[in-house]
Amino acid sequence: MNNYFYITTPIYYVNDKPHIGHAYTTILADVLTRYNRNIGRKTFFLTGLDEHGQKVQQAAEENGIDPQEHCNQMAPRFKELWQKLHISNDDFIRTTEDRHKKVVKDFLQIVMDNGDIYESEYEGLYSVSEERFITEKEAESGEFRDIKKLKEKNYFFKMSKYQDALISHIESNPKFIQPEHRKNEILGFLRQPLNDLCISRPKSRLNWGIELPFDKDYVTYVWFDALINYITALEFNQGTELFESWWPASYHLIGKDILTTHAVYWPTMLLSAGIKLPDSIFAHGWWLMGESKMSKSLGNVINPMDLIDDYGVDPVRYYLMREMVLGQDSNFTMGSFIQRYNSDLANDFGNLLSRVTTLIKKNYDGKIPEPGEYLESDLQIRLKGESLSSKVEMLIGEMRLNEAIEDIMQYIRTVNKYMEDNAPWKLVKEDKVAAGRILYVAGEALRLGAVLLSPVMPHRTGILLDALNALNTNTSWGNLNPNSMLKDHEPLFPRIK
RNA sequence: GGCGGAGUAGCUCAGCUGGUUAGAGCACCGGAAUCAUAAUCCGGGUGUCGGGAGUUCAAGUCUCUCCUCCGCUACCA
Repeated sequence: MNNYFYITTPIYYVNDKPHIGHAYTTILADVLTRYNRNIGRKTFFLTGLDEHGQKVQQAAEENGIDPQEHCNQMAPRFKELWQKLHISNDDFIRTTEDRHKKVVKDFLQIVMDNGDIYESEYEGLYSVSEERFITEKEAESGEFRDIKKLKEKNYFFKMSKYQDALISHIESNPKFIQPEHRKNEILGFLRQPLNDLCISRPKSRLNWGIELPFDKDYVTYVWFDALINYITALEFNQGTELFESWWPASYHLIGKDILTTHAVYWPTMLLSAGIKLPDSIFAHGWWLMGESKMSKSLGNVINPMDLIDDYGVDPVRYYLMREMVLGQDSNFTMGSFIQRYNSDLANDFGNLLSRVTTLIKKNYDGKIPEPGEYLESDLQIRLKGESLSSKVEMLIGEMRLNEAIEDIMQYIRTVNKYMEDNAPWKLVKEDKVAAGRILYVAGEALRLGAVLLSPVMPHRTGILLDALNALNTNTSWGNLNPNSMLKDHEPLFPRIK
């Protein structure tokens, strides 16, 4: 296995306010990063902001401020949200930073030098009000005003030249576009001849962008600029080692709405520049808000961000990761959130911690008892715990996070049953050594479960591990230290009434 | 229109190359227990596996067809 794990989220467009979609992708990246870090890989996690383009320029004009000032006002909103969600990104890139402009210009020059950029006149229908070219169909729709025919010189990237190379790469690398149905979509799309990509905008029309290195009158098309962020952060072509170490990316996580730009534009750009393609582009689905549409009059509007204030970050992270089958859409409902929280987190997981620690405090002066010699039932718990770790690793490698989480919870349920079967609260009256062994095994199993869940819920599992005096991410059996003192803790996940 | 998904218990989903009485979690009903956040444990499913037809000793699993939903894509005269 490659020991370097480089993962990215899309860079989010500064005109959107941060919403559940942004939060979901970023939490997913964070969970994968933390998991890979836990199992000993070197990780680099990049997120950031896309700050160029027409909509930013317009929004700034409406507010009567400079576009850069507009971006500077928006950026903290995202950064603060990531802090609030306990996102452990290694870098936060903004496309208006000098480091990015430098790499974009280098990249454009390389592609130009390879002969893959040419000038051409484009003639088409242009909507002055919308400030963009529109198709004939759009013109007929009547939704656009001030339409005129416009002829404009622009620069084009020879995307079509790489069509065949891209198709064969997709076909020979099954994991390149995931999930599989997205791969099929792209292959279907590539059955048509690919057009070349217009990668410039004349400054007369739009000047909020990165100037082309070979023509001062033009700026770079925003997507061409934005995609390059993934290598900017690695200091591509800047004479450092960073790029060599981390590229190609393990995952570009994206929403399904930006699949074409990532699975077609970006790879052909890389092919032209002679750069390796990323290992995997993974498109996830969307969160839908309930079976019925949200409606203010029905009063069923939920802002998932508010849940964080009410119930904490970790339960929200848990819910999002547990509930979505990666690649499919999911429904977000308050009912399913509460159900999930109470049954998994409060009843099974949090309550198990309370059972174990209370018994140890009452009967062993708060000191973790000695495990002694295992009997069959104890050994079963140990063996299941050991196979759990490898199973979770396999499932996460296949991006089946919901199943990995379910398997961990299944294990927690098994431990609850083990407690019931062995009833240490009774046993302690007859055989204090045997009861101590049961509590050690249950505590150790709980510790193991918490370590495996820590990428999803870093904060609460930290409290648990600290209470058990075992703050580390070791998944091998026996890391609970006999005779060490338990620390007091509040109920880990108080039931929602 | 073309291509590709999907339709399995009330809900969310597993079911690999066809093979014992079709599974899990949650919800629901009954019981046990009382260490614990009234949490836990045990028991309980009469599900037309979207409809129909076919192949086979045997189909949720393969073939055909129809219905419904979704995604991508193309639009004729």
